Amino acid sequence: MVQYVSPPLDLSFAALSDATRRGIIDQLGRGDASITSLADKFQMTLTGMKKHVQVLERAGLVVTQKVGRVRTCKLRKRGLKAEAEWIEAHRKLFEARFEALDEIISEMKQEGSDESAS
Amino acid sequence: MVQYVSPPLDLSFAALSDATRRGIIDQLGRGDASITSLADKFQMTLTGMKKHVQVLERAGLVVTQKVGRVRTCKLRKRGLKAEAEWIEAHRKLFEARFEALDEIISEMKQEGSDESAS
DNA sequence: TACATACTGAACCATATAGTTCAGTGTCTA
DNA sequence: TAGACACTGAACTATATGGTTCAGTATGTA
Repeated sequence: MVQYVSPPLDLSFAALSDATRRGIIDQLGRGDASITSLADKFQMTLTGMKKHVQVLERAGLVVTQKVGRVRTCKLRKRGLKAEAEWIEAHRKLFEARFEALDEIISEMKQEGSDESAS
Repeated sequence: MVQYVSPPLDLSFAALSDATRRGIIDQLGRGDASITSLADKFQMTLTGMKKHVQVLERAGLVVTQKVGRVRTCKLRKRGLKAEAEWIEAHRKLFEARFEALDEIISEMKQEGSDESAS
């Protein structure tokens, strides 16, 4: 039996880095949708929307199925699982590496005169 | 007082979409590091590494500070917080939209003859 | 059968990304 | 002070991305 392997995090994080695609996910959370209805909702050409959906599909976040002339898009189960796991595992590191005074000082500098520039 | 506003998710998800940058985060989780040491570790030119660090910095995941001739990079507190929140909020949707039979069928089709192609 | 609908694919464009090399600048250290 | 070290910036390359238009193909409907 073929086991579906989660696409690399590269693809899913890249998919999530676009606000339109995050919006598509929101939308699909409210119900499955065709390419056309998504294109209308996001004021984009069909072709443009199809590309976004393909990106989400390759990233393993969305599945589509064509019935007749309509391709219906829906969220894929286990979508975001690997991503959530990576992030949760690493958030601990972020918190752990924190040293209060240092951080406050370096952030103040960053916000102010931007000492981080050369 | 200046409030640091979390950079848009676009920037942080894009930053996380590169395996080298996720590796840098892993590395910084083990301890702060200079650009040179990271460049060595990832077998990359200094200039190349500097660019990756800049991407992480603009995404609000890393802070850097230059002391003398050495720029030290460290994980930024609250890094990944907004990202984790977005993902957790949406995972619920993914699970909720799941309908067992449909999903199994469409995934089997996807894995097999790839019905999703035109 | 004829027309409309829903998608598909090729081609193009502008911009961004991931990397490089090379030529600096500024900071230690002997 | 001379040389090494750590970075910085400009410029260049190849490829990817986000969008478009235009010309199809396949399907549903009057």
